Amino acid sequence: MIMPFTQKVLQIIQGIPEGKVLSYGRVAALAGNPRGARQVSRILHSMSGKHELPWHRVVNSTGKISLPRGRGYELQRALLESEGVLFSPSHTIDLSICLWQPLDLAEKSDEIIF
DNA sequence: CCACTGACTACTT
DNA sequence: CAAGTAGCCAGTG
Repeated sequence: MIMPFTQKVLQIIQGIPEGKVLSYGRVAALAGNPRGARQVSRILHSMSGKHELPWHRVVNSTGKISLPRGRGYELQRALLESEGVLFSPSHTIDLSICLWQPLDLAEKSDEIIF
């Protein structure tokens, strides 16, 4: 069975939960190609419309939206904010809070941290 | 197969 | 922090 980089990227992006984001580089790394950040962006370009991709949950590594104003920036920001993602005064997302980590608390849940 | 492109990233000025 | 540079690699024609 073939699993092109592209397909894997799509799977990963579809797995991002609400209120969380991933950087292009992160997605690429999870897809098995730490250097494939640019491919991720290209994929989003061609597939975001045909697949139901939460493309808005993908930002660049600095926590900023890569899209230029008037070309999707405002839309992406609006979608993220509607999911509870907070933006800093400088149009950046606080990745230390919103960056999705597949490990997350899933494995630690056997002990309550409270 | 080759050349070009891109919603990137890390590093250096 | 902004701007420039180099590396990166899959899709497209």
